[in-house]
Amino acid sequence: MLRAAITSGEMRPGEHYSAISLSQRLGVSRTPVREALQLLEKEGIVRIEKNRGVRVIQMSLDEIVQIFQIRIILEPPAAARGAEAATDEDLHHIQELHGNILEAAAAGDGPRTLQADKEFHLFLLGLAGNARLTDLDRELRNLVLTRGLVTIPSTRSGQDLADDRREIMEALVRRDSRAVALAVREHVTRTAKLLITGVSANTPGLSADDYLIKIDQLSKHCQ
Amino acid sequence: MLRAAITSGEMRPGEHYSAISLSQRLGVSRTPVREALQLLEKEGIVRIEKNRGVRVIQMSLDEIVQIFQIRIILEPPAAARGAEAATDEDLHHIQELHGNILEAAAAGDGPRTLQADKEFHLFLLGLAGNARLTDLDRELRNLVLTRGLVTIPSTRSGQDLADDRREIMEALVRRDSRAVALAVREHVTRTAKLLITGVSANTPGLSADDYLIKIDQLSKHCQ
DNA sequence: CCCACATGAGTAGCATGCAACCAGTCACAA
DNA sequence: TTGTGACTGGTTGCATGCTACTCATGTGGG
Repeated sequence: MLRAAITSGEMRPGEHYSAISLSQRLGVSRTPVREALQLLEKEGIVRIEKNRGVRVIQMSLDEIVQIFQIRIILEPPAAARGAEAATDEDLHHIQELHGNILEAAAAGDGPRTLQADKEFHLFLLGLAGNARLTDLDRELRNLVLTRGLVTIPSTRSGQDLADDRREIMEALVRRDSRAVALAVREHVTRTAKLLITGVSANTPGLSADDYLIKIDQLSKHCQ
Repeated sequence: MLRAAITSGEMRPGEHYSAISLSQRLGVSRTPVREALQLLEKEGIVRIEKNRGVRVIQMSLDEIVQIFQIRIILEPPAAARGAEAATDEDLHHIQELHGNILEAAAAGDGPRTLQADKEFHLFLLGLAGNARLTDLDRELRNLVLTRGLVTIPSTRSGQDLADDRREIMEALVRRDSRAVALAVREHVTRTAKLLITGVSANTPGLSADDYLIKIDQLSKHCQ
C-alpha cells in the first residue's frame, strides 16, 4: 500500500508529491491513490494542499509529545484492566510474546524488536476487551513510527526498557493490576523521553527540556 | 455534507444504501460520495460491503461502552490540565459557554443544548494544549451522536448533568485541577450510564446491568 | 530598475465510462 | 421434490476526460 511507501522512508517528509506521479509510480490510476491519500490525511500522516500536491507531514516534537501524552493516559488503565481479565492462557501467551522481544533484542534486530514490542503491548491492551481503544493505540504507535525517527535505542536505554517490561510481566503474573498500571506508565513515559531527547539531539538549536516537561504535565493528573 | 445526512437521522441504521442513489440524492457524482463514505468508514460510522452497498452501522451497546470507557479515561486529566493552563480570559469565555448551555436548556431546545455542551467540553479540553486529544474526543462524541440515540434527557437527569457542570465550573474558577478532574469524570460517567439505561430500555430483552458494570471496570484503574 | 499584470504549466476535484464481482432468482434436470 | 446451474440486476472499484483553481514565471509599462 501507499502507507508502506511513506513508512519505509521512500517518501521523505516535507517533500511535495502529486497524485499523478504517485499513481504512475504505483502503476494504478489517480483515483485510488487520491482516496488512499485522503485516508492518510485523516490519520494525520499527510497533508493535502489544494491544487498544490501532497506533503508528507514532518512530525514536530510537539505532535510527538501530544501522541505520547495520550498514550500515557490510555495505556496504564487499559493494561491494568487487561491484567484483571487475563486468563492463564493469556498470561502464557504474553510470556511468549515477551520472550520474542528478548530474543529479537538479543539478536540485535532493531525492527523486529520494535515489532515484537508492539505485539506485546497491543495484546496486553486487547485483554481489556475494548477493541476501539486497542485500535486507537495501534494508530498512535504507527504515527510515531511513520517518521523515520525510530531512534535505535542505545544498549543502555534498551536495557532500561527491557527492565520495564520485566516489571510489567512480574506484576502481570502476580495479578497486581495497580503495579501493572504503574509499570506500563513508567515504560511509556521512558519511551517518550528517550524519543524526545533523541530527536532534539539530532535537531540543533532545539532544547528537549520544554518538551520533556510537557510529558508529565498531563499524566500527573491521572492519579 | 454526508455526515449530516446520517447524523440527522435521514439515513436509518442497519439500512442498505448505494453510492449511486446517494449521489443522485445529493446532486453530485459517485466519486465524492464514495470518498466521503470511505472516511466515514474509517470513523466507524458506516460499513462498506463489497459490491453490496453501504450500511449505517447500528451501534451496539458494547461499542457505546467502549467509547465512553475511552472518554472517561481521557477527559478528566485533560480537563485538569486545562484548568491549570487556563488564562482569566479563558475562564471568562468558558463561563459564557456555560451560560449558553443553561440558556438552551431553559428554552427546552434539546439539540442546541447538546451542541452547547459539546462546545463547553471541547473548549475546556482544548486548554490542555493537545490538539490531537481534542480532535479525538470530538470524534468520539460524534460517534455516539451519530446514532439517533440522542435520548432526550429527562428533566430529572438533565438537572443532574447541569449540577455536574456547575461543579466543574466552580472547581475551574477555584483553579482546583483535582476537583475538575473528579467532576468531569463524574459528569461523563453519568452521561454514559444515562445513555446505556436509555438504550437498553428501548431494546427489549437487554439488561443494562452488564454494561453499566463495564463502565467502571476500566476507569477505576485511573486512580 | 521595479512593479503590476497577464499567461502558462501543473494540480486537485468531479463526472462518467467500464469491468469485475456478488447475491438472489429462475429454470431445468435428476 | 430437490439440487444444481446459469442468468440477471445491481453494486463497488478503477480508469480517464474535463473544469476550475493556484502558483510561478515572464513581459510590458511606469
